[in-house]
Amino acid sequence: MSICGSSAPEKKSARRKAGRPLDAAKRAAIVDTAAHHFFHHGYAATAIEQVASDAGVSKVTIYNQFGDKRALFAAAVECECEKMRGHFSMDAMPQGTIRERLIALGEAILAFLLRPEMMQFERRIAAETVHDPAIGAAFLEAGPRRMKHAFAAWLKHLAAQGELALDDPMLAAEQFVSMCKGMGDLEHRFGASACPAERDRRIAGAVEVFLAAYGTRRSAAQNP
Amino acid sequence: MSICGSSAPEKKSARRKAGRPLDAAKRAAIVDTAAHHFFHHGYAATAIEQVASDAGVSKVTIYNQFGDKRALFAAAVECECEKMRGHFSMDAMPQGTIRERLIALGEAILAFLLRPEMMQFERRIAAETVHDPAIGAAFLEAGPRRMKHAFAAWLKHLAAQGELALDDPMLAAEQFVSMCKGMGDLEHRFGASACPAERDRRIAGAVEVFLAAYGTRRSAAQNP
DNA sequence: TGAATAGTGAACGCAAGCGTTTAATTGAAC
DNA sequence: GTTCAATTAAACGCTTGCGTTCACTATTCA
Repeated sequence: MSICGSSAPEKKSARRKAGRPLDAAKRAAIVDTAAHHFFHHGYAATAIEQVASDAGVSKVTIYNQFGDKRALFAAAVECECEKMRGHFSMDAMPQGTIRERLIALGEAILAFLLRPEMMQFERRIAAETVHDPAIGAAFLEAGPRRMKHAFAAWLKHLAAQGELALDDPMLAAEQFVSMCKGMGDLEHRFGASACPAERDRRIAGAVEVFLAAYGTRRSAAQNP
Repeated sequence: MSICGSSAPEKKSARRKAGRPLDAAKRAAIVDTAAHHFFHHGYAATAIEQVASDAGVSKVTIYNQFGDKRALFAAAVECECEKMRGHFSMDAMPQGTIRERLIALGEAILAFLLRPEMMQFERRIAAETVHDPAIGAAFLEAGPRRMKHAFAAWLKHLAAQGELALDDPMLAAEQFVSMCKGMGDLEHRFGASACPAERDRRIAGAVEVFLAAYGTRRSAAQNP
């Protein structure tokens, strides 16, 4: 269980409230447990008393800290998004030919996206987006769009170095990720079990098609 | 409101049960209304009494015909899948250059997949798949896999005619559809409003990349 | 030490909603 | 017309679960 809900950054030396302070550890435990329940059983099917019990906390404490159920859900979403933000980085790009680098990237992206927790999270957020569009919007900003920008920047960099030939890095980024996901994304979402072999075939296929469209003489020269 | 739930095909002259028969029209109304509620508000948030009221039917009738809530949900899913099956066909393929045909196909596929009812349906099925994997599996069979096979067969046909050069029609089909969807799929699912211009850009881009990878001299000759 | 605030456990009020029962009515088949 | 099953409205029992209250304890600051 990780530590979340650090949304109170020590209140820069403002006059400290008298009396016993809120217990941050408890808050973290609550958010963590709530996230687990919400994303595994759904919003309506999650009982606050169960969350309280599992978090080793009194139900009243939850109401003290969060107010009501929706606010607790919002906090859980916020926390999960924060985790997501830190979890994927394009910094440590592997070396090698373009082909090798694209394959490694495809694998990293899929490994990140297809984690069971991520699938659960996406399912639930999508379901709750109907009731509260802000939730879906927040998720889009925190996750997919951020990733897409980072990936597009990387592609643009490669293009500047003459390793790729593309006009629209954002579109190309979408295309590559979409092809890597292929229908595996859908199958995962609807419960079909993951098949590593097929995953690899999709990645390899995506790289080939991508390079056929956006490769240069230089990258073709790196062909095995 | 359409007519669904025709799962009682007149019981081929077996001895008719005595007494008043089940009312098929009511059954259809129930399934229709239930589908609407389930896919708009979610399983847990749907009240049977509300469904009964909206369908102009007594709650007891629902329990008579379906037994319990889960069975009603299953019937709604089944009905919706049936509608889906009949809704999309690859028969009426447009004529023209490959480029034109692919664009038309991409537009048709997206128009079908991005309908609000379809998005809702997918969201809910995904959410309920966690509780009951059979639901997700049934949906996959009834919808996406069927579509993929039909599309792959069409691609194979084109390849046989020398209009495309591809080894793996199934993979190519996935790639094309995935690129057409791009991130628009995700954005839709999480509430971002649809942007027709971006949709068209994605389709055009998908066609270009697809043809760069799988086009032949002949299809290149059709270039504008 | 005392004031102020947080946390606990138990109980309560209340509403929603599933599934059942009952008594009465409707409608199809024989 | 008789018979049998479907339908109905209304009520009931029961469970779940949200949000609150209360009396009490624990922790921190002044």
